[in-house]
Amino acid sequence: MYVLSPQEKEAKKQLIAAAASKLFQKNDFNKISMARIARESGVAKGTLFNYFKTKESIFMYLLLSGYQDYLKDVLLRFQAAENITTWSAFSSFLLEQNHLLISKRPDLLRLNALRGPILETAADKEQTLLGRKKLYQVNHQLGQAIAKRINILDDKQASHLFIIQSAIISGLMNMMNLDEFHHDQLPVDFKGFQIDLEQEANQLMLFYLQGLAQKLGGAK
Amino acid sequence: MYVLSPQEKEAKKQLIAAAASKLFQKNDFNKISMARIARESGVAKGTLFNYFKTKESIFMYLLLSGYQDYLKDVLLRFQAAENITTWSAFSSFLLEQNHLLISKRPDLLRLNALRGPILETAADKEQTLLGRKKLYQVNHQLGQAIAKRINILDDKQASHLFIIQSAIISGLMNMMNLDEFHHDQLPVDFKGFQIDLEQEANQLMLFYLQGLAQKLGGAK
Amino acid sequence: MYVLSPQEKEAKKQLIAAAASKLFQKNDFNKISMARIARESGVAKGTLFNYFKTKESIFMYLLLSGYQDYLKDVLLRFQAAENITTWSAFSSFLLEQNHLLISKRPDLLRLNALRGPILETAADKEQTLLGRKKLYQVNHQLGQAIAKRINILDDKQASHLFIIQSAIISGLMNMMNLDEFHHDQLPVDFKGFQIDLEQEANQLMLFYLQGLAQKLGGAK
Amino acid sequence: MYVLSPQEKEAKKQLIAAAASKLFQKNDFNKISMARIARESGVAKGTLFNYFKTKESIFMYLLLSGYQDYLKDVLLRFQAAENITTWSAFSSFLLEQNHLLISKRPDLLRLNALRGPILETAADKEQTLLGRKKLYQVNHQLGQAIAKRINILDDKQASHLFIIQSAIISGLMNMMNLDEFHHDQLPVDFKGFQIDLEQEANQLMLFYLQGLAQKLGGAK
DNA sequence: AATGAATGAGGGTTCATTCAT
DNA sequence: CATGAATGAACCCTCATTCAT
Repeated sequence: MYVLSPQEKEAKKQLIAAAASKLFQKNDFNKISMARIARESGVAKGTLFNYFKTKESIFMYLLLSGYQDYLKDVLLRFQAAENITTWSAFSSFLLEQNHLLISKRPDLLRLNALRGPILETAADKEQTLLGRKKLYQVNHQLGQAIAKRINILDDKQASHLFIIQSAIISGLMNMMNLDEFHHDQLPVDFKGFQIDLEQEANQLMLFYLQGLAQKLGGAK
Repeated sequence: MYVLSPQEKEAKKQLIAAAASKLFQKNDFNKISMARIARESGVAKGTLFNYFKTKESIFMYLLLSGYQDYLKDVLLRFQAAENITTWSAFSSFLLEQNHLLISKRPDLLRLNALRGPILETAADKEQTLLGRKKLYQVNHQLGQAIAKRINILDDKQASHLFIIQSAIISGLMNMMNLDEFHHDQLPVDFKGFQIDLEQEANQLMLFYLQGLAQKLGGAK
Repeated sequence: MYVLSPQEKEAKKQLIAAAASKLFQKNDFNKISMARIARESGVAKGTLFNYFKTKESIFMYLLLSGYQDYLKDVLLRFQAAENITTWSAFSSFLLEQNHLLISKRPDLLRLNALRGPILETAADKEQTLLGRKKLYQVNHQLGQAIAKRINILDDKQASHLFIIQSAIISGLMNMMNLDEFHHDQLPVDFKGFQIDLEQEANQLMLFYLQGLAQKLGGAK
Repeated sequence: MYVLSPQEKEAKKQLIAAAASKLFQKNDFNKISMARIARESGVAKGTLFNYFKTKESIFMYLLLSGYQDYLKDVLLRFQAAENITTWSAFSSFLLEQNHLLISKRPDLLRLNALRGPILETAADKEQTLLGRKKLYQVNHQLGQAIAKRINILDDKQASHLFIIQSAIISGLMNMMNLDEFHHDQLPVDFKGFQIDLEQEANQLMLFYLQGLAQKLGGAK
């Protein structure tokens, strides 16, 4: 135990990341201190830095590995749903993924918004690039699986759909809650600013898919 | 000078905001200190706090007033283009606005991503609500002007388009530059992550407009 | 008082420096924390950084301003001792300064040893250069005053004597206390390592002055 | 290999010391971490502490064993130069040693300055005393060898010369590079602060030897 | 004897904010 | 109303050292 195997090391990394993730469910990035992550994960503060170079690295890791997990899940679900072969069935499938992403992984979407302006300024470059590479691979793999069944799409186009999906949802999140202020509901007005995230995301995605189908040449 | 007129006060507020805005062109939020804003605007640090309650308030102000300016400009341009009466012409008009927003006001989109997770946690609530109210009004006014000419849309729907526009662009920005790392171009791979922001935004907007038109019942 | 005059600012800088100096009498550099300097000087920790960029800057300032003070004192004493005109009288004068430097300003000699390896790695460059310039000037001024009365020396040579003086004493200090260990007297042996600093410094200085006089051509 | 012979242990100690020494050629004490020494020497961090109680102990060891080596070399060179019997020849010999010390072992002089203020505060007392005792012996041995040939000196006086030598050079080093700042050459001025270490050391040593000779009664 | 993961005190430093003038 | 000196909590992070294996 005093010379940890790579698996054990990975497990501890996950442990720390999980603690950070848990805290991120209910707190803003700035409110989460390394001390608190240490406490939450049950390790010493210094230990954190044996596994992640900076605070930002932890959250970047959360983002990238979280997205990998999400895409892997999508792939599994796609492979399980063998009957999805038509564009229309595929569209429905994608909208279901919208639902899952929004309801199960809102943290990814919040991290997404922080990536450029906050995380990337201090995250470990090497780790980030490795994470992106893996993410890229999973994304590509998913694209291939889809392209194999949905004729109208090639693998690149299929992969790209998930970039667009994230953009749509993450962008709508950026525009949300203009009828609130830091979790306080505002008294009146601002109804025009209200957004039902999922419904809006579905509509936008649907229109996008329709437009794309038409552009790509054909089918319904 | 010991009792400033409202105009003078407003002018100084703008002065400070302008300095912050200028710094934000080239720096991340976290890298901009109040001291630097004071230096840039030529006032003392303490003076900043006579005009803005917190640092976040400055940037929230930048976001809200910037969006107002943008929407007012859109309104002016729409009013100037009297020939826009068809859905198709209107669609083109909106895509032009995409271009302008992306090329002239990228700061607004970056601020957008910070709004929820960073700015709102510490911004002046009163000022923010006032700003939003004004923004709401401009947005509504714009919607009305559009609805008057574009039959298919009512004013709410027209106003809403600009929420969607920002969501689209801001969301795509969140997904951008995955082929870079903090302004450094990455050597290889990651091409699948590349996004041409404007082209992508235009396509997404276009598909959305097409879908919307179809849904709303009619034309082109 | 809320806009401090340069004199007042300088006074506060001195206040902080004095606190650091006092702590340095009895503690090693590494054992003196900024928190302690703050406590000792009665200001907040943050205030320290309004006056000195880094911890090392404080001690560099101590060294440079301390040496200035020392050289100014030497100058005053030299000017007061109008009867010093011969080389022999001047030699005695210099040996007296040895005594004063060793007994009154051992801190300068300890700081001297830290300058290169510790202080210079993190001291404020601008402040350091300014301090050196002033020191240079005082040193030069002293050299001029001496050269005017002691024919055998020109001003450069006279100035240089004080560099040599410091080198001698500071070097001997480096070799001292080999019969102790961190302030504990060692039981036996090591007598050959014993150094009576002042006596040794005087002897070395004296031999140097004799040699120099001979070399410069004459007297004694 | 689970019970190391004294030779093996000594070898590993040397290995570690050599790594530290190598790092010290190019880095300041504070910049050298135990982790780096471990990496450089190819052993684990924990192993370092099997051979040295503290970081400071390593560098203290470097200093003391380095000086021993130096003095042993001096002794060898003196024994090899059988023709050195006159004071004048001996003076020349000592100046040659100046050159060698300065050019080959600047690390010893830098460590010298750190000894009191940094190393001694945390070095292993036992090891340090042992090292000093050995050093003392070598120093004494050297003194004896010299005294045997140079009539004017007794062994104590001869030994003492090397203390003075180190004091001179180490003190001059403390005063050096005032025309630089942390390895950056300064633009102008400060020429009066320039020191040619070797030339200055030779002069000071020479004058000292002359003075000593005169004092001891005669020759030259 | 060797390892290297874990420790955690302590470090220096930053910076938004306050408030006496 | 403007100033900028003072604040001090909070920050992230380093690193020598320990010790279970």
